Amino acid sequence: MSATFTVLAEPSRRAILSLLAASECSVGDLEQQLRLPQPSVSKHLRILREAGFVQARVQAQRRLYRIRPEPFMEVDAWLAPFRRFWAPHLDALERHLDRVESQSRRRRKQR
Amino acid sequence: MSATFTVLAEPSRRAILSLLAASECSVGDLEQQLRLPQPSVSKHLRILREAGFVQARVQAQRRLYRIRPEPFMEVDAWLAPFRRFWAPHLDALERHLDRVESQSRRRRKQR
DNA sequence: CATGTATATACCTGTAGAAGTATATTAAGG
DNA sequence: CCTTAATATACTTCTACAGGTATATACATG
Repeated sequence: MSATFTVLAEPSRRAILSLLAASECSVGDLEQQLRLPQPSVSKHLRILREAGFVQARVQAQRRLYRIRPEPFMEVDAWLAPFRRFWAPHLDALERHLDRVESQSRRRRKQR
Repeated sequence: MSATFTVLAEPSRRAILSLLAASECSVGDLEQQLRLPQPSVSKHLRILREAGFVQARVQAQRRLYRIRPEPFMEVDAWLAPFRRFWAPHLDALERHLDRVESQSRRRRKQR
């Protein structure tokens, strides 16, 4: 878990993940789009790979990188206990909508 | 966003947040429960406070700390674009279970 | 097999930040 | 007021890690 957050603390790495969320990319693609030196991209990818965020497949001299879901799921699960600090607001909204909804349904029946 | 993740990368800070998720605590409470030196707790609380994760109210010599939702919501929002990488899997799992379910129902009918 | 292309790694340097210790601040209570 | 309790801050040291530069590895193609 510490490793997961440490990895995400780096802006270039989050940028890489953002691009990969849109589509599979080679190192060169990322290098171009992010305007980062190639060794930097490779080093970040290594860290992302070792933390399970991405996975590479080899295609000739290229390595095509793509997202792996596990660490994201971990973060999502970690957030769970804290959701009650803002979800209640949403719940209230949902209850409100349900109420409005069921009222309009009742009104329809009465017609 | 970088600050947010940097703050969460520290295990003691996540431990503090965990305790605060359960209930409002004083510095001393946290010190006891986590077995950390008091200056360490205070320093982590400062960092958490400055990043908006917690908020203190003064009660005599005590400071009672509690969770603030904003940075957690930020993390939750950041996760959004990546949810499609595992939500589909859950969907697939559900479809699978549905299929198994309806198959066993069909088999029961055939008997 | 020589050359170019794509990616990875090694090494060095600078810096942010965590732990530990000592000390300052603020309020309570006799 | 003086003392104790609760918390914050200052200062030092150590370490992890990011950036930069140079170099190695691996594959493709003439």
